[in-house]
Amino acid sequence: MTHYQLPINLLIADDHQLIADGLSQILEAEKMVGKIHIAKNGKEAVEKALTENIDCVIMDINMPELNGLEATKIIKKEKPAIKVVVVSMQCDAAIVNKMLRAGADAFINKDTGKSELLVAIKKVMQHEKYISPEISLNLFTHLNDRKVHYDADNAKHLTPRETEIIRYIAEGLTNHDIANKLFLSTVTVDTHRKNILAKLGLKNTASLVKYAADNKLL
Amino acid sequence: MTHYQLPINLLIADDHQLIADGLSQILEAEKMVGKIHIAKNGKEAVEKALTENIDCVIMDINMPELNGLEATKIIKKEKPAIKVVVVSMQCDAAIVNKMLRAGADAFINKDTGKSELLVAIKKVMQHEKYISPEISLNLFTHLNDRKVHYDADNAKHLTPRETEIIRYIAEGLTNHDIANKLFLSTVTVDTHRKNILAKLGLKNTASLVKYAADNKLL
DNA sequence: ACAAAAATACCGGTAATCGTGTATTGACTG
DNA sequence: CAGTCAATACACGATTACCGGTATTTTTGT
Repeated sequence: MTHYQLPINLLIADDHQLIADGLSQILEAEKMVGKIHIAKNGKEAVEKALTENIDCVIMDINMPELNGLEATKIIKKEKPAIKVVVVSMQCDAAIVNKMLRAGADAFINKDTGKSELLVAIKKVMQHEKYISPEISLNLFTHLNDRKVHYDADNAKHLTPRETEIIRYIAEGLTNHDIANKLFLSTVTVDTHRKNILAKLGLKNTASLVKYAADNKLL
Repeated sequence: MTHYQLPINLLIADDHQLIADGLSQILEAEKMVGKIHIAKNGKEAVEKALTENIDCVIMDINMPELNGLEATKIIKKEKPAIKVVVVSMQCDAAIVNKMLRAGADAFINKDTGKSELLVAIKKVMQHEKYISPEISLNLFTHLNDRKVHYDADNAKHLTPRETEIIRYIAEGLTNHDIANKLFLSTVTVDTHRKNILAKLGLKNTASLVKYAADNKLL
């Protein structure tokens, strides 16, 4: 079942000594874990990741010298085989996204149990990604809440036809293009566009597309 | 622990008889489940949800007459207390988002086990939301893939000045406005704009703003 | 059935952008 | 030190969007 080599050599990157030690203690009790290195900032993490024999990095985000995001980018660029498990207190959509884009393989919350950490490590060593369910649920429900607000405030008073036309505008179609596509007159499309601008208090196509993007109408 | 009333009366909305029956079979074996109603399209689902005594709807998305999205909106508008568990084959970000915005309480994949369904029902009856981990993971990793491509392919070769100008464009400023703000000639701003369009293979301001929004340049 | 909202369509004029070029300057790079 | 890139600036015709109206026909909601 386990396709990865044992033992797993780890690097714990966290500026808080206590946390690093705690994680270390938890992990060294596991028989699948080999050597455990510790780095107390991002710079040190990069150095050790590139010189020592490391399979997987347990990465904090907020660190002096070089933060977890930048450290992850560098490590993944230089040695893509090294897996990165992010352990963070913040877990809003923006940071999760950034870390994943930086190449992180797993993202778990600092206040979840140790079993979560072990699951994450196992998953990434099998070349799978992992995000703890608590985090993803939070992200989605919060995302959802925000959307409801947007809808209530703004998007609501746009008609379906207007929304449809916004989408085409955002794709770069001109009034004329849209008219052909929807079998309308160009002046009709232009009227819709004008109505939308008036309703939303905007002045031109550019700001309209930005509005649409911000309000996830696309 | 369980704050919800037992038994739970269910409504299964799915146009495929076999699937509806299968779900019904699974669920009626559970002691927490009371009466099980079946609807074979969205319209029927809405009717039964509003007339029968239903606590929770197991909702398919693709259905004739009225799809699961619209049906959910109506049910949630009329009777917000009724919980909606979406069981779908598609689970891309767009549809999950839409369903949640429509008021759905849970979203699970059709090919996950029955335990997943039971967990989801329990969660929603406790007024919690639920998204199966498989789905949220998929969403994030896919999101991730796409972003990496964007970065590598395009956004990289825009100059700082060009990025700066894109931002102003997206805010709705005209060439003239931007020129004043940056102490440039309007033709210079226009040149930048045209260069950006050429670089990115876009044809007008609208598509440019959309590109910027998609690539988080704003 | 009736009012309100949405979707359709037009006019005339002004302002902005698009397309296709050219050109100069400074900074960085092999 | 030649070459590339970024930033600046301009010309000119063609196309498109913006502004401020007006007006008819479907839909929709009550």
